[in-house]
Amino acid sequence: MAQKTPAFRERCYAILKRVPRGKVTTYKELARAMGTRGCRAVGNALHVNPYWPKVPCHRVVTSSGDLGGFAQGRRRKMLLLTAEGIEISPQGKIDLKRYLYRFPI
DNA sequence: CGGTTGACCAAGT
DNA sequence: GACTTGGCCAACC
Repeated sequence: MAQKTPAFRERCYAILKRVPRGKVTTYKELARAMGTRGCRAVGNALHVNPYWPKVPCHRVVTSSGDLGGFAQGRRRKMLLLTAEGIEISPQGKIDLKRYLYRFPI
């Protein structure tokens, strides 16, 4: 089934694939790299497309360092991030100062 | 085409 | 740090 607007989604995936293992990115930075400011649209695109493990959606977190949401459950996300070498606080928060990756403008 | 929702963000209180 | 308001973009009704 063809998607209506693959441009937005495919762009999102392309950027997301650029993120190196052991690092995370935020919806805002992701949207910014896409050339848009709709951080919500980014999350929406990922939620609608539970591609797995084609797209490392688990590497996308909120700017607050929280895991945000996850179509497969936050529990799964935490495990995956930990498996990549990312440490998560007992509160389920990630240290963006350490693991946040920024895309080249 | 208008209104609502959503894996959000920033600023103000 | 928590809550409220406004903003942003895309998808759905």
